[in-house]
Order: sequence, then C-alpha cells, then structure tokens
Amino acid sequence: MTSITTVTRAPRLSDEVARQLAAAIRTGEFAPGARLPSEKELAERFDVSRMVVREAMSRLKSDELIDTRQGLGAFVAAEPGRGLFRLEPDPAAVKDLHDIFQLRVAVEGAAAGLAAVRASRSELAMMRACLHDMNIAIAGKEDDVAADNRFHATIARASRNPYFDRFLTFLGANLHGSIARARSNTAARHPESVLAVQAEHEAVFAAIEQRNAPAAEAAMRGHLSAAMERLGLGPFTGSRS
Amino acid sequence: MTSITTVTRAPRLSDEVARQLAAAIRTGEFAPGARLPSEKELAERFDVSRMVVREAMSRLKSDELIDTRQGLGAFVAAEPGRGLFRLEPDPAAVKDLHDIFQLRVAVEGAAAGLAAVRASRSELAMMRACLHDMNIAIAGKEDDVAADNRFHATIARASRNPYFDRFLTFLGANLHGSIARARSNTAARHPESVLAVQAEHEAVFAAIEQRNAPAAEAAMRGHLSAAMERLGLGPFTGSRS
DNA sequence: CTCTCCCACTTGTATGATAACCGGTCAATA
DNA sequence: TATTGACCGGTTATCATACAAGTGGGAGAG
Repeated sequence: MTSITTVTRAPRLSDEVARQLAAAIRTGEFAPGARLPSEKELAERFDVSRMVVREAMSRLKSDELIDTRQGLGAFVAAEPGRGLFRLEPDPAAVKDLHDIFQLRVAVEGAAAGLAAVRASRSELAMMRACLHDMNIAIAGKEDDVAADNRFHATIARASRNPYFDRFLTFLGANLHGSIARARSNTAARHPESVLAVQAEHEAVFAAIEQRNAPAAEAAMRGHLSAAMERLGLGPFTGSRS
Repeated sequence: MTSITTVTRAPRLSDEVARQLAAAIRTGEFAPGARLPSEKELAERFDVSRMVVREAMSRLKSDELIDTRQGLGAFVAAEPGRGLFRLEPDPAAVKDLHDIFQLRVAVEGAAAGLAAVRASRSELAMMRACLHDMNIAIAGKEDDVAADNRFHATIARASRNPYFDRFLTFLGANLHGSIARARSNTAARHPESVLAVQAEHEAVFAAIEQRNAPAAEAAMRGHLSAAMERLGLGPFTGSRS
C-alpha cells in the first residue's frame, strides 16, 4: 500500500438530492415561482424515501431557494438565493483567492477610511497596543499573527458599520485556511518582509490617528495589495489614489 | 372590524427548533467542536418527533453550523457560520439600510475602478447603450429603472472579478425591496434630480472610457453617495478622493 | 496485560399513518 | 341566478416505528 489516502465516505443521500435540486433551480430548469413536483413524486424519481426529499427541501428552504406552503406544494423563490451570500472557492485555484482577496482590499480599505472618521479613543488605544505587541514579537524574531488579526479586526469594528465588520470577518475566515496553505508552499517569510509589514501597519494607524480618511484608505489598500503580492496572488490592478 | 390584518400562520416546528439551536450555537452555549445532544434526546427535550429535529439539523448543516457523523453524533463546526454571509436587515430600520448601502458604495466604487482598467469594447458599448436608453426615457419624462440597473450590472461584470459581480447582485437584491418602500415614503423623485443622476452616470462612464481608475471610483462613489442622500439615508461620511 | 468480539448508542434511511391545509366541485338554499 | 357550505383529492407537516450502518468502549478469552 504505497498511495494510501482518506477513504471517500459515502455521501448522504439528502446531500445529493439537495445538490441536484439546487442545481436545477439555479440553471433555471425550475423557473422562479414555478411549483416543484410533490415530495412523493420526487421521492419516486430519485428512488429515495420521502424523508430524504424532505431533508433536502429543508436545506433549500434554509437557503431561500424554495418556499413551501402546507397543502399547496413547494415553489421556487421569486429571487432564488437572495439574502444569502456564499463563497466556495477552489482552494487550489489561485484566481479565486486573488479575486476574493481583491474584494477584501476594497472593503477593508473603505473600513479604514471610516475608522479614521469614527474610531473612538479606546479603539485607537487598542490598535496601538496591537502594534506594540507586534513590535515586541519582531524584536524577538517572532511573528505575532494573533496581534495582526486583532489589529485588522479592531479597524473593522471602528468603522462602526456592523456589516463591514461582519463581512470582513466572513472573508477572513474563508481566506485564512487557503492562505495558510499557500504560504507553506512558498518559502517562509523573508525576515525583512516582517519589517515592511510593520511599516505598513504603522502607516495605516498614523493616518487613522490623524483622522485622515483618504490616507487611511490608501494606506490600507497599499498594505493589503503588498500582502497579496507577498502571498503570490498577483497585484491588485485596481485604482490606487 | 376596523384593524384587520393577515393572520399569523402557525410557524413550522422545524423552523423553531432550528432557530433555537442556531441561537444556542451562536451564543456559545454549544462551543465549537462540542458534541450536541443526540437526536433522540433533543426530540424529547423539545417534545417533537425525531424527524423535526433531523430537519432542523439538516438546515444547520446547510449553514455549516454543525457537522454530523453517522454513529458518532453532531458536532458544532470549528468555525460556525464560515462560508456563509447572510444579511437580514430590519426593513424599517434606516440605520441598517444606511450601513448596507455604505458597503455597496465601497464595493461598487472599487468595481468601477477595476472596470476602468478591464472593461472590454463590448462592455463599454453596452454601458453607452444604457445611457442612451436612459436619455430617451428622460426626454419622454419617464424613468428607465431597468436601464439604470443594467448600467450598474454591466460595470460590475466589467470588473472581471466574479465575486464583485455576485456580491453586488446580492446586495442589490437585498436593497431593492427596502429602497422601493423607502422611496414611496418620500415624495416622488424631483424632476430635476433625474438630470443630476444622469450627469453622474455620464461622469462614471467617461472616467471608465478614459481608463482612469481613480476617477471612475471617485465618480461612482459620488453617484452612490448622492443616491443615498436622495433616498434619505444620510451621507456616506467616508473617505472621498 | 493484550487482543478480539460483541453490544449499546448514534445517525441514516425506509415505511406507514394521521393531521392540517388548499383549491376546486357541486349540490343545497335563499 | 348567486351565494353558501360541505365534501374530495392532493399536498405538506408531523408522528411513530423499524431497520441498516457506523462508532467506540467494555466484557471476556487468551
């Protein structure tokens, strides 16, 4: 046994049914407003029990793809997928990571601009503390990723717009795993790049502290664009003030 | 009977169970990685059948809040809610609409910047056609909302970043309904504001056509910020180049 | 003590039954 | 004729039970 790998666990039937129904809806096979076949009929067509169909439908309801009414049937939602944003990037596809990161650059840049206008005294202090922690780590030839994340999270919160905060948290969660993998491929961080990163952080903070929104946005974009290139995801290729 | 209203339809049990479980997970009552009580136990605790619990669990699985393994049980996901972004604004809360619109300003501004760099000839032609249609409508004292939407959609597509495109479509779908309601509250659009809107559109297009990314971003932000104020959602209060 | 087998527990799936609900038919009635 | 109201077939919502399949631990053999 030379090439052992994780076994492919038998997929749950309801997953498969949900997948197929969702695909049929998204491709327009079932148009918005149209009525789906009854559970009984779907169960026969897929050759599964009605239970399985119901569980699949339950998921589609949760995703707001369909809408069921007792006694009437199940109907494709007027706007399938409204109210729900999902991103399932191919972790191997650099293009996907690049595109998602680009979205983050745009949003977090704007968040920094808002933070420059709105950050409270205590939030500024928190940012300063993060910079301090990172400096200490650098002096000890280490890399305080936690403080880095805290710094960015504080700025997002300081935007005083919960949707910026939530969306950046969301994007971050999706990028973290993929980035960690991408980073392990490239060589370890150059020791001098740590200093560059810290300089960028200082620039962002300085602009926020001075309440200079355009400068804060530009600095954050510069920082994240540089981060993209350091990760081998290519340049931002967007507008730069 | 002076104040008749629609009756409150009895909520589905699985909805309620899913809601309570999701709340328990999000508040940390069930920590990430922790094992949930068995379906049987939950069924007894909620005093419902096991099916209802299973349907609720199915939805939580779909939202990536939990993860079940046959024979083992159900476990809270390591990062509950990762891979899923939902916004359920209170349509009556102006603050929510303001915040979401602000996010749109940031993202669509960046999309315009990217479009200035990347838009193809045919996409430029499409934008021009939309402007033309809107001008015709204005001449006839009408308001071509469809062309307006097409114009914005084309720019999003021209960013050549599918995530910008998808996210803006998502935000648009969520804002449309609320905006329509908000607009009906205020008086109908001033006739002169239509001209202002068109001037803003022309400015955005001109910058894109000239491949001037910063100008395109600034113009789009200006346009959308003005739109926010026209809708009575307050100013953008962010960075402005 | 170690190894193996078995069993309790859990989720996944199937089946059948009942209740609630909906739209339409159609006869009874004013 | 027009309105009402009971009824019917079909559909979803819920329940109950049973069995299959996967997991982990513990009893018992060696």
